[in-house]
Amino acid sequence: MVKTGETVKKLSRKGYRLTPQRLMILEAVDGADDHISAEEIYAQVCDQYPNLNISTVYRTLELLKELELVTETDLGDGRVRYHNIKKGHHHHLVCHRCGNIIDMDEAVLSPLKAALLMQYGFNAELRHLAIFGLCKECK
Amino acid sequence: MVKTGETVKKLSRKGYRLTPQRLMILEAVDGADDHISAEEIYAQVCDQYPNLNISTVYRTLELLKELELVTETDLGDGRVRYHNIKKGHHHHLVCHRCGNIIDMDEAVLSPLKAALLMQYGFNAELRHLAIFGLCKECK
DNA sequence: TATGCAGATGCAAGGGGTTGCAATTGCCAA
DNA sequence: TTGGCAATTGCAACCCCTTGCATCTGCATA
Ligand SMILES: [Zn+2]
Ligand SMILES: [Zn+2]
Ligand SMILES: [Zn+2]
Ligand SMILES: [Zn+2]
Repeated sequence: MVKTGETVKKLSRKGYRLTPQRLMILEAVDGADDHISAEEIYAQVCDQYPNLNISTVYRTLELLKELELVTETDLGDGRVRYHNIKKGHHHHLVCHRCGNIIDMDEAVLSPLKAALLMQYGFNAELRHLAIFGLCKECK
Repeated sequence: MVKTGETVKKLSRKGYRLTPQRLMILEAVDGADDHISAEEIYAQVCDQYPNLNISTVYRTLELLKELELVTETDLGDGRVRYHNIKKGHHHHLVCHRCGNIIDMDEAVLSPLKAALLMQYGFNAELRHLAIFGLCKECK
């Protein structure tokens, strides 16, 4: 799914380079079936390039967020998770009793976004959110 | 604002004690004008009781949350902040360009809460939230 | 009052993530 | 080709917070 040409363009437009490390990290995010953590990316890339440092992973993820190539979310388990932005915008409802995670369409938050803009002139970034509470079974 | 008698009752109902450390920590949260961080609580209480350990502060804050005596929120500056739950339910809109923080009434999120309950049977805990984005000036 | 026992604390180590710095890399212009 | 220079990296130290463990505290019961 990584289109190297486009990625290079997006990076170089801001004076950044597509280094081997960055490419491998992006591929790891891309190849993951689910949300992947920095530590998991690190372990995976280390298999082919053991020199990689974990701080490079974090810095790269920061960069990829900035370029809107990946999104992050914190599902409440003490680490942030990432996925390619092309996997579609969505949010999660996290039950903190049973741990169940319900996927939720982006549209559910549209009225809130509109209300915040209307009432406060605030342009909320409601991207890949996790909302905590109790699910149907645990209520 | 700390009512020792009531607090003791709330604690002992679950088999917990109101230790001097816990009382001092609660008083620090209570006496703060604004949202206060664990480190600030620690520094403040240490003035009168230098033996206090930072992990006791964190454990106590966890307990006070559980008993619904304090709420926490993460305003995006890399540390969690707390205040007494009696200061009223509210949320914050945080501009991540200029850093401006707009206070927001609880009611703004009521429609969302209702929608989540209706559509997903999910009972969301939307308590003392921070929503990030761009304020009117920075848009 | 003496004994038992769960709750609470201090301490040190650990986990996830960030940052300052010096060394390295790779583009670009001469 | 060769410097020059900014971007990038690895490394180590640090920050915020959590956790395992041994010690200590204080209520309850006999
Ligand atoms: Zn997701
Ligand atoms: Zn549940
Ligand atoms: Zn607040
Ligand atoms: Zn702003």
